[in-house]
Amino acid sequence: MDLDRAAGRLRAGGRRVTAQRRAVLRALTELGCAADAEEIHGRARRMHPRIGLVTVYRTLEAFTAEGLAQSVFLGDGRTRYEATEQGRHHHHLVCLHCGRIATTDECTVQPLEGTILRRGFEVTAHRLELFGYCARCRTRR
Amino acid sequence: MDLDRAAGRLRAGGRRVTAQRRAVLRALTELGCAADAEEIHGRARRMHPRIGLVTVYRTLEAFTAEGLAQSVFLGDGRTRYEATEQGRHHHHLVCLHCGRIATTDECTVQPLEGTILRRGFEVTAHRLELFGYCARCRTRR
DNA sequence: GTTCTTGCAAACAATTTGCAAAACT
DNA sequence: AGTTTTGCAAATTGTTTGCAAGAAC
Repeated sequence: MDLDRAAGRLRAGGRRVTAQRRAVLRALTELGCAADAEEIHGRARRMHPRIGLVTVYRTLEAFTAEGLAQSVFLGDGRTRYEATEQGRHHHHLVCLHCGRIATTDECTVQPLEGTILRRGFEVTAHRLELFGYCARCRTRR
Repeated sequence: MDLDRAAGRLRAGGRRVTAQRRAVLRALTELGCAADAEEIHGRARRMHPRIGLVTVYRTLEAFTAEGLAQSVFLGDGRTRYEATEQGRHHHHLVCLHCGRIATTDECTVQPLEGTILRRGFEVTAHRLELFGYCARCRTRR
């Protein structure tokens, strides 16, 4: 997500572009996928040391509302976030042993959305998470 | 989930069968899908008025560990639970307007699990949630 | 100048933990 | 009898809110 596009989206939503928001945006892209608020806060602080955790939460809320970020739930009791990649879309593979998170670009959900639409429900988004054991953990036990 | 099978599973895991656990199990099956701890507590209290919310939490943890229940995350900040139906498997359709939750038995994820396995990751479970607008909310606005 | 945003402290909500009493096997 | 489970109160954790000062437009 480049800064100009993000700034434009924020302004279009009547929101302002601040140093803190730039820091959170950069933190999000640097952290890659499924980072939690604490991690984002830590990373954003490198660029803007005085940023508070509360601001990170509020910024993530604004980003989500403007489509710049999206949330992910992996069942560990915290909300995770990642920058929205325009046109792209990925899912998470969570290793139940080491906790590492991998991703996959493949998605076989679309045909399902079709059959659901035929029942009257219009799908606008979906979330898919896969759980299991990564190559490393699978061989070492 | 019938009581005998559940009781067997609990005992097999070195756990005991108590009136509270029976109440939670029944609450889970009566509530259907994606009920939160508070709802389960309320329903379980009909059968066992003295049961505490804490016991519900601990019971849900035990049930999840023994495969009798499973958790669902719909992004509203609370963990939801449902009884595991042996051999069956369903996904959730969440209406973004009215919040109602529907389900679908169809699942197109399996082929994806195959290609992921070829990369070394062994998938043992997955979660899929679909978001959008239900028939009712779609027509009325 | 006006309105949105930030930071801090405090409030909240969901969930977890410590411990003695009660219940299952 | 021995070990697990329960209920209560209190503690934790992740997240949100109130408000005055600061920054963007």
